[in-house]
Amino acid sequence: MGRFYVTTPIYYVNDVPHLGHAYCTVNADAIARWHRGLGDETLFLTGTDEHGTKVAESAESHGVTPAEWTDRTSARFQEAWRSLNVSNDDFIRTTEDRHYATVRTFLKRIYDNGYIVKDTYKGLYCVSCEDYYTTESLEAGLCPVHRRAVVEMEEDNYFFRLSAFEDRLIEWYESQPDAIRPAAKRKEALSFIRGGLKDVSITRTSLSWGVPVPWDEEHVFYVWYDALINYLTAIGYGSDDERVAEWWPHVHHLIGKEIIRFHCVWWPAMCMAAGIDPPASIFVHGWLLVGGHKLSKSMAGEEDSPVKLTEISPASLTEDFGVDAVRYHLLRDTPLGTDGEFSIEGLTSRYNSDLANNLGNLVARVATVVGSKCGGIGPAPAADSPLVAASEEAVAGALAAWEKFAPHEALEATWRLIGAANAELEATAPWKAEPGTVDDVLGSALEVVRIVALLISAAMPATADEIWHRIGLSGSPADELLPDAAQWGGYPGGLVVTKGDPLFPRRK
RNA sequence: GGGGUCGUAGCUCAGUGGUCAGAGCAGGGGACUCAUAAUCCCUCGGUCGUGGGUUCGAUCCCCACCGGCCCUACCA
Repeated sequence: MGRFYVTTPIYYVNDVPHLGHAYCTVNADAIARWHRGLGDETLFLTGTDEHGTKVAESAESHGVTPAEWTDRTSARFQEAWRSLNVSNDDFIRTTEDRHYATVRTFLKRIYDNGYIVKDTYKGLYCVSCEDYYTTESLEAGLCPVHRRAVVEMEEDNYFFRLSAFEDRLIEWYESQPDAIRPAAKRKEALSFIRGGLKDVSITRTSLSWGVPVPWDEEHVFYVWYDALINYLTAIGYGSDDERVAEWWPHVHHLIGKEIIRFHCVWWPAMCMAAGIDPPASIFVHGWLLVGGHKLSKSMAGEEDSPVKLTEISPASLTEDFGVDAVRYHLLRDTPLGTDGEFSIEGLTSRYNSDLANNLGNLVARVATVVGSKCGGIGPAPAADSPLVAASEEAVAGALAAWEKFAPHEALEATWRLIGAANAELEATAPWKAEPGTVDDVLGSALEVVRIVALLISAAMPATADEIWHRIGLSGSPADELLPDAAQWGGYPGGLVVTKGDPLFPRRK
């Protein structure tokens, strides 16, 4: 038992919550729940990123203040996570006072340490965009958005001396080979560092929607520069050193592959510059992709247009399939670290085979036979059941898999146990036997069901609770301590087993 | 242009320098009937992107090429 601090990126409020956000958040949630089950003191953080030009513009175009706008848009994320049964302990918004305080303290320390300097930023500026462009991003020498000429401009900005950390970052990468996973992503970030680092401008004078620079109130920090610091805000950096000392060594950032540079290069350097350790662990996940015309028409909008992942709302899926089915699919289908293909057909197929046919049907058939052969009272398991080995393998497999951020493997291991239980029922056919001769096999089947409930609780909390109650247990599998509770023999017997409606009715 | 990554059975994906390259789903056959027409057993199915090279031997190592995707510094 220890501590476990897991974070998602804070999502930019100008997006609507989509399936890509849900993928990351549900994975973080399941991992957090698993660690709570292990007895770890767990802190699970998510939130919204609310500064920057785009937010200020959106607010203006809707005729509201940025504060009103972000209140509205941030709420959509909080609702989305509630509806997916996400158990975050905290929800941080970068517009909160606590975040302003931490950002100013943290960056002031970097400034005092000499790693933030004032310099002139020169670049090609589009007056309409109020933004700079690199030569490469221009189209025919014109601003790609407004198709107008850009002008040479210069602005006094504060720069973070990222270049000063090249060697220290490489040293850190070499001394902490597991800090960034998977290895391929670590390699990518390391190559970037080895390619040479330039200083980065971290302040703006062209807008006011940001955190004011404490030593020069004319400037606000560039949005990424305040966003990353949220991970420290949430544990009280600047106001509660003891809390930071407790949690920071146990942080695990779960991020998407498109923001590697900020998290794996800038962020560790910022930490070093402020005099704290870089984050202990960063896990980079891939993307969910949608390959063309695979989604059902009702979701596609236009009849023949390809659907983007960002157009799929988690709410539409949970209404259709149920919360736990969507959670299961997100966790089971695409391993963290690689890209995966998402489709309604895939979700439906997995729902039917894994949830309806295997898990749901197992629970149903066991309950029925206990009803007919044991008067509805579940017997205790046999100590020498052939299912003991399968059960131990599943528990060991799940433990190892969650530990390495591989929810899909944990669920695979669990489903092998479900398969073994179904096969054992075929082999012993207790429905044909005389009452009184089948207590061992049915008790063992119930024990498998109990252990499965424990193992899926992090992924499908509501389903796990329901199964738990159907086999007569009280409380919740989430309150049991793993892995001890999943040891063979925990089902006491003598409990009322109820059948109930199908957990996952088959779909067409 | 540079960096990274992926390209393996119909589909989604594992995998290893060396016996016949694996899983789940889908397909085919059989068994069973407790169960959500579920389950269980058996089975069909692959020139491991293309072309070279290293090696006694490569799907796995190296090079080139083709195709997909991410990043390329101030964009969330």
